[in-house]
Amino acid sequence: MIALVDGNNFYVSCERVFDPRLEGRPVGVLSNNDGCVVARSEELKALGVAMGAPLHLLPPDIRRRAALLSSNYALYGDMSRRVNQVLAEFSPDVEPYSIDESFVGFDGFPAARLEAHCRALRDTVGRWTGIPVGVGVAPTRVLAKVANHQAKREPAHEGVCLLGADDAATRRVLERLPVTALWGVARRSGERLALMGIDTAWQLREADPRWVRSRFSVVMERLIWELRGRPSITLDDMSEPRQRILVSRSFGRLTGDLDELRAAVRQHGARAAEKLRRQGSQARALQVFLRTNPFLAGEPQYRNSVVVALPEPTDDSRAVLEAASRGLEALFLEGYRYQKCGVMLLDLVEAERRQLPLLDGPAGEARRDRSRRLMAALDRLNREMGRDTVRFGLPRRDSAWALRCQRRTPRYTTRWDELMRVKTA
DNA sequence: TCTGGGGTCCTAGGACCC
DNA sequence: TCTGGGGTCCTAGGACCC
Repeated sequence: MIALVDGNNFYVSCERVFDPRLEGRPVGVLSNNDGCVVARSEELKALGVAMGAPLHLLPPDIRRRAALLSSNYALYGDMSRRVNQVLAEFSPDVEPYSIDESFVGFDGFPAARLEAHCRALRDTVGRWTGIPVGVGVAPTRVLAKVANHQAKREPAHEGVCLLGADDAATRRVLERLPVTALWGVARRSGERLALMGIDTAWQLREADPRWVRSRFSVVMERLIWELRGRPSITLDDMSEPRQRILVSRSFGRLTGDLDELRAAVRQHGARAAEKLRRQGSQARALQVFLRTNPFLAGEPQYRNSVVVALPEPTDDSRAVLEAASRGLEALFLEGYRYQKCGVMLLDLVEAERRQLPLLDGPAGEARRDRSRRLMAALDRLNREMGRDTVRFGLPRRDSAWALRCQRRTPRYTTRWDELMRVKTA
């Protein structure tokens, strides 16, 4: 059996741990740039605020009544680690899946004691971290997701729900579950399934796997096996290095200025290179993209991207920045007001295993050695002295790409200075 | 004035090879 | 006179997730 444990309204719950005045109030956490609502307390959901609702379209009375906070990822990441530490006390097999959910394996655990064990897990997470969680347990990941959904929806479960593959209870749940509520079925597939008369999770479970595969893909076929209780989805190992690294941001205000765009692209490239070195990889290519704001119907629209090959696999910020700048020059067109740009590192290889250029003698090796030492020193300074202690080129104040986040709470768990400020305020 | 950011997997189709 | 078939690799784009 496998459990899915996830935090209820996770970001909101994290904020509430450190500011109990938020209890019982409608609370929302906003995306970057204070753009959209990405987490909602139950009270905010009750007011009809949808997931992803743009802040500027919320009715004024809701904006007045609700606490709407900028996201504080340093805090949420730290709380996520704490939750996983508690989970590890209950099973050696914990797979973090996202910042707010983890799969916990209970293979070989006595079935009779599983429910009590999961209730103890839930209580302990609540007591030790302050985060309320829901626990869904089933033979497969897809069913565990369904069980988790039930655990939260039906108060009678008190946060823990077990589903067997062939229980009558499981059938009743699946018959009432819209197929688009399943993990992996969203609007597009939902529309196509509806045309074939498949509206509920149970109908999908009863469909012919081969037929579904021919109409959709192997992904949908696996879903059927999972619903029937045969594990068919393996998670990508979260400890494996990423295959791509993307850094992108919307601008705080639109800009058509190439210098500003260059500054943003260089900032993103530098951040991406840091991530690259942290996971011990090197990139062989990168992609730069640029776009206007698609929501502004009256504005001329432009979006484009370009892939730039790197001369040799590298994790050197200077090489990444140089290539990213060239990519931007190739993309940039005058006369548009741009809203977002980004840099994606592609074709990643492990630093130790990378293939060196042919005909590259001792000079090349010496150059790479200097690069390694320089980057290591750079990362160490920024780690120990604070982010952006050392950076490439001059920062510009009030540049277009500076993020808006005017509603951020203190980074309670990772910044002593901000914590002290709260205490003395 | 104001609509996030960072990932994964799969498939189709073209290029290329023998 | 005759114009195949099968394989691999790569890329772009779709769909989905949190």
